[in-house]
Amino acid sequence: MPELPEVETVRRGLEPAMARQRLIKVEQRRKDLRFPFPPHFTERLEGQRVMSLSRRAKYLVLDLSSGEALIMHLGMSGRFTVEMAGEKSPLGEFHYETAGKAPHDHVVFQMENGARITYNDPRRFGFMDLVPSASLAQSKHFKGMGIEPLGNALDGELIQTLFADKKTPLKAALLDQRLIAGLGNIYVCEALHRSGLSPKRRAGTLASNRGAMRGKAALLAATIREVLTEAVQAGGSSLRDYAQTDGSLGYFQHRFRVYDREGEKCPTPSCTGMIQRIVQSGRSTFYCKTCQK
DNA sequence: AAGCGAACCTGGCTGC
DNA sequence: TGCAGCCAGGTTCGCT
Repeated sequence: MPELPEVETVRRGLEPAMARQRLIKVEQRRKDLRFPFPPHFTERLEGQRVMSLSRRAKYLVLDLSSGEALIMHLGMSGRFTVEMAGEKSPLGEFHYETAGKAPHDHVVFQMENGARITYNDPRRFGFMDLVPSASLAQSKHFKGMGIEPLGNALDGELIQTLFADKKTPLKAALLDQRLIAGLGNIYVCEALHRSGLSPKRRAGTLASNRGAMRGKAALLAATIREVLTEAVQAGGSSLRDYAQTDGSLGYFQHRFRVYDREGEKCPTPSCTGMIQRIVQSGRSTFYCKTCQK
């Protein structure tokens, strides 16, 4: 699923329903997702107020009034749905349009404003954890994580530093979350095409001749920023059934230049090449060998 | 130590 | 129609 733009889209969808609200009831329907839930998961959440919702790379972070942070990762197929309650029934229960027990609905958050937020994840590669807010950066999930690609730190010079002496293909280096955290398969393919750089090129070549490659490294930094920003503005990409928290679809997938476009003509003006699919470290790469060098 | 491939899990699509 | 095989937005583990 979800790379940085999709996670940011989810964060924005959850914010109005959860920010400053107390968690009234948390329903945990299985003992684990990718990892076991932390001990006393629901008890540590119920009654707490969500102070803020933020994002680090592909992780959602909810700061709680208890001093703990709820860290959530969507894996490949994780989704949140937000429903606002209709009127309260005579029994004091909130009324919702749906029954809310679809297959793979693993966690349900009931907020004091009546919002019901459901986490659904068929493949269960996602997970949730609770860590002290004060030591978030040192937590096992965030320790060693690379820089935020939309932060100010990312520029050509930093890319040259990070990739210096790396023999791994450029594609793999961009997917390495210890270097830059938040890029995934789609947006790496897109940024490389916009930069005219081959995914097969050794990452270290961007730094091997600093003067000559300075422009290319700077261009790559700029296109990473550009493609992520455009995707966030479009509400992320909706592949197959991935949807926003209100059920609507992102539309950045219509603006893919190479991802999932094997056999199509390269969209670069004046390029006569064809998009091809290759496999790198077990994952599909889409690129044009004519204009990506 | 870096750099691969496999594993985790379910569902949807393709082709025989 | 049925079913086997392949593929999927991510991360982690284990082997060279």
